[in-house]
Amino acid sequence: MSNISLETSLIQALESAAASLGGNVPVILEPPRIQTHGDFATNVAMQLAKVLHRPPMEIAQSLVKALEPQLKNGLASAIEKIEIKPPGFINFFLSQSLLHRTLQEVLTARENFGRNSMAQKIRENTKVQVEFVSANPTGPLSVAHGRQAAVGDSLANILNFCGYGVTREYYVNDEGNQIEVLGNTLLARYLEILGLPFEFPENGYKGGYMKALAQEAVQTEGRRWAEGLPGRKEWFMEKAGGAILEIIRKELEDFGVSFDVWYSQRCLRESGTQDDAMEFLKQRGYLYLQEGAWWLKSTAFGDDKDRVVVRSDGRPTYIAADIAYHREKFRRGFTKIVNLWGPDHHGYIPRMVAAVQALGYPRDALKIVMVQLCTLKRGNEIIPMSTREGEFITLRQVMEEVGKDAARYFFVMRRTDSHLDFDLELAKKAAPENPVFYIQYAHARIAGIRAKLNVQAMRPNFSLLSQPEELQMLRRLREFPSAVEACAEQFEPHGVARYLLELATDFHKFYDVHRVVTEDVELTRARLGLIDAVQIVLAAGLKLLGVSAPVKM
RNA sequence: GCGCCCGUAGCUCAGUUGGAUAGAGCAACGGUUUUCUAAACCGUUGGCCGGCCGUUCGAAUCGGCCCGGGCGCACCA
Repeated sequence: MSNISLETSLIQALESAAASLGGNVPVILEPPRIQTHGDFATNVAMQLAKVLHRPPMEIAQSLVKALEPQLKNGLASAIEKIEIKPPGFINFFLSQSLLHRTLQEVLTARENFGRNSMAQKIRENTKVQVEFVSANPTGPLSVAHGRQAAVGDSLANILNFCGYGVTREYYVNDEGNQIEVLGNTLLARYLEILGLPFEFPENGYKGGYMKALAQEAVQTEGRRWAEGLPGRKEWFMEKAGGAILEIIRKELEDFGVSFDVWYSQRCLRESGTQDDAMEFLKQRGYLYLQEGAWWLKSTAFGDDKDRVVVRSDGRPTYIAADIAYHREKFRRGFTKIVNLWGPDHHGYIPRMVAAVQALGYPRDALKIVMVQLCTLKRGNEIIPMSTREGEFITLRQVMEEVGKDAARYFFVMRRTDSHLDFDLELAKKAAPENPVFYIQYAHARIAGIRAKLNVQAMRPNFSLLSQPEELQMLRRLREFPSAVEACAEQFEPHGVARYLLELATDFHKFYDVHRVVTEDVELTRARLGLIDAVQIVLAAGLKLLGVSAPVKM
């Protein structure tokens, strides 16, 4: 019996018990804060008190009585005892035998423990697209992009684990002002190296990487572009954009993030889909002409004001491309679209949500996840995000300093929509206050014990596991599927990071008071099975976050 | 001015479809090792959940009004 069906059947049992008393209220079952209050608790009795006009404690008694016959079938072996506590809570305690069965489930399913087969069937036809990073190819990735990359990739992993068909996409902004300035910057640097007169563009990119690229151009092209040959400007735009995109791609790859699709804005426009989309919106009546410009009637869907889509001079605004792009996403078969945006775009959300609805898709088909910025620190010292010269701390620098694993974990360990303090010193530390280290160390410790032995945990007797520390780990293992599921539902990976920290804590505490390998062969086998399961789940969780699970540290 | 996000221990944060005594980690102080990794564990101290009012059996959680911090309000991308 999987834990999800246990909870479901318990809820059903409670609902029918409630109905037999004459009240129809939704039953909520949740883990109480305090362990002495059991593994699940429900407040139905209090809810029913309103309807039935009877004291909640009395109702709770009746409910438990009505539950008894149902507990006989199947649930009986899962529930150890039921307690009623004032002002009317009903607390359920899981039996040890259920926990022991959970352990067996983990060992059978191994890295697939927590993948819900029922949900899998329903969801495999739900194509989800997660679009993230999508940084303009004008320079190396910043720390902010790094967080988006870590969050997006982990989220995609989690959704995939929960049964969705997931596509990772990067929207390449390969045209427009910025690319033009970028090309001109490269040209200027190129001419500079050749010792020719040059004009550094206003708002040009001052980073050292442009000089490196120019050097490269000098090597491959020689003085070919010294004169203003036709196509020079285009060549430099192409060269700069392409080279930087490649830098970004490589950087993400080293960060453990790879995209299924790199979608080019230029291709989108050239294919004519942008014009199609505009035409489509006109037909639907959500585009109107005023003062020479075309406006999207976004106020029809809750936006503050309508938005210009095509300027009076005929040039489309940025949102025109975005509308077309999102329409293409839906036409490509995605039924759920997830976009990760930085906080600088948050004012843009209402109009995009409006645009999706104007296109005829449901409001909740588009989910925009705000990824807040982070502050880099060394201990208490804040590191400035950029210097006057336009240099900023890059993702690559952070990765090189603290390593991929620590960076990936730190970026997702807080709620995505809240500001993150990233302490580089802490991330490097091999000490328990560093959460990545602490979790990986638990994994390595287990691997260490297992490596020393050849004992196969053949048909162990798990009922020997009854110490509080053992039961605690078993309870935690059982929570894994619902912890991941909650993250998928909320589009929020930090729950996995927290879960792993808790599981690691449970293990370290166990390790400190009990020995796995003892003279008692039966107990040794049972405990080996237990730590095997913990290792499996730690590895599975770390994998979701893109963090490695070392066997030795 | 309008809109969005945030305010929980000294610090960094969980907890917010309303539930029981508000939880971790760090920092501070004090302990634990002839035993599978002490790179670990245990204990103590620490709170008017920004404030006030309301909704109700019950509010960190929901609503209103303040205070404080961040951000967004283009025929830019």
